[in-house]
Amino acid sequence: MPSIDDQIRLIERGIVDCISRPELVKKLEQSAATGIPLRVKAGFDPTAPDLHLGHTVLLQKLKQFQDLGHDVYFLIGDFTGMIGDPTGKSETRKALTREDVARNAESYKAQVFKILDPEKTRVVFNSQWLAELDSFAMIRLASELTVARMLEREDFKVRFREGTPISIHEFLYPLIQGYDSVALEADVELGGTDQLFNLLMGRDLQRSRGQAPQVVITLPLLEGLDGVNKMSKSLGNYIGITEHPNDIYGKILSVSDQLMFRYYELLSDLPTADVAVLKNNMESGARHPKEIKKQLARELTARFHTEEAAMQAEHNFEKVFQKGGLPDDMPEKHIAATEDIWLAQLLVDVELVGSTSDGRRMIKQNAVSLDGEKVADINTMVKPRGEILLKVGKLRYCKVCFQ
RNA sequence: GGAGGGGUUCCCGAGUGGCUAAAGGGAACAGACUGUAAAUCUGUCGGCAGCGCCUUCGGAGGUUCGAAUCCUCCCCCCUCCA
Repeated sequence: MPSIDDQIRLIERGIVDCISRPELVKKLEQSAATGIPLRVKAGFDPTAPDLHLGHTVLLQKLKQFQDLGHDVYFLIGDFTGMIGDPTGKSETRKALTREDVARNAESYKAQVFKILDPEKTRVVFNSQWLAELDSFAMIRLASELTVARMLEREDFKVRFREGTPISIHEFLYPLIQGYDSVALEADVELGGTDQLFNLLMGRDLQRSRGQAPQVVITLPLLEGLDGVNKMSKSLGNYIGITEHPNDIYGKILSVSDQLMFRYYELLSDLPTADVAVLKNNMESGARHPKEIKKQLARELTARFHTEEAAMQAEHNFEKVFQKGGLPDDMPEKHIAATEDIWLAQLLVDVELVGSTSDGRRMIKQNAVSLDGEKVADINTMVKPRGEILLKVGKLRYCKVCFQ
């Protein structure tokens, strides 16, 4: 077991807030002395468990706690999911059935255990205790804080000022999340920086119920592929951890040089000092940025797949984009046809474009190639025979098999 | 309960009877340049076998040769007063 100092150093790497450090030290010391692991909590949304790299920033941190011998409570907010986290957007979620929740939980486990240690992870659902909270208890909980306090939260403040709607039930979200910490008697809670308010709520409620307040640790939100917005599925700027190696690898290579180092900082296992060396090498021109990016792409692709898969992805990448060839494994589409097909229509049929108008546009823009030959004529007809190769732009391609 | 403001194409946002598939910006996509980087330039950006036709401006009706624009009712959001 590393010294308390070393533990702190590990825990503090890459984080934004730690509230508070002295409390964390004390808890770590206590745990070391008693042999009782800390209870580390992090909450997750019960909907669409499609984890992407953004989530892994948090998961990696949880893993570090596990490696230090502590217990992680992976909380699935099946109850809070019905409320809908007001952070950021104001969309109400549709209620999930028990079956949905169970299915999503399984899917979570399958993905999360690519990073976390299943032995040291306890998957819990907050409906376990929240469903038993009756109306009186809920109202009493609500009486523990004021509207003014709620409006301290940045996004509520902004929405209130700008006149964007805020539903009453959204106020309950932080309360309930805080109550989760009470129910779990959490020692530490982790979350994104946007969760700070919610996380602190747990401390307030724990204190008012005679528990030692949890230590709150926030982690930065990872920027998505656009380098600006936070990585999210709805913005389409994400890299999913279950994606094909080629896609993970390719997406990382398409990231800007600036963003690359952000990813190094937050995602890579490379020691901070080594990352600094890479950065120096790039700035001095000693190494080409693309080579450094490839190294990152290999590391992350291998993390969610295997070393071999990462190498294969790199090979494909080089073949396709650096040599202008085609990957070894191309997506195939089977099309049943007996008569000649208008190319624009065929592009729609194999889902390379959204409409024939779009297809027509692409042809006009010299973006479409058929068996490697650029197509110039909008009215090109394709004979349904054997297999042909279609490509739209640089990224969209597929093998069409006629039957 | 009273008074007022507002809902436009992916997003923001012009447009108050025909010249409007709807300015401008952003995003996105394609092409050039490259390192599938950034920046830049160019083009595209509702649908349709396309120089024309169809559908779109919260919803439903109506006026008109013609409506995103005018009228009626309805739905939703916001602000102020109580």
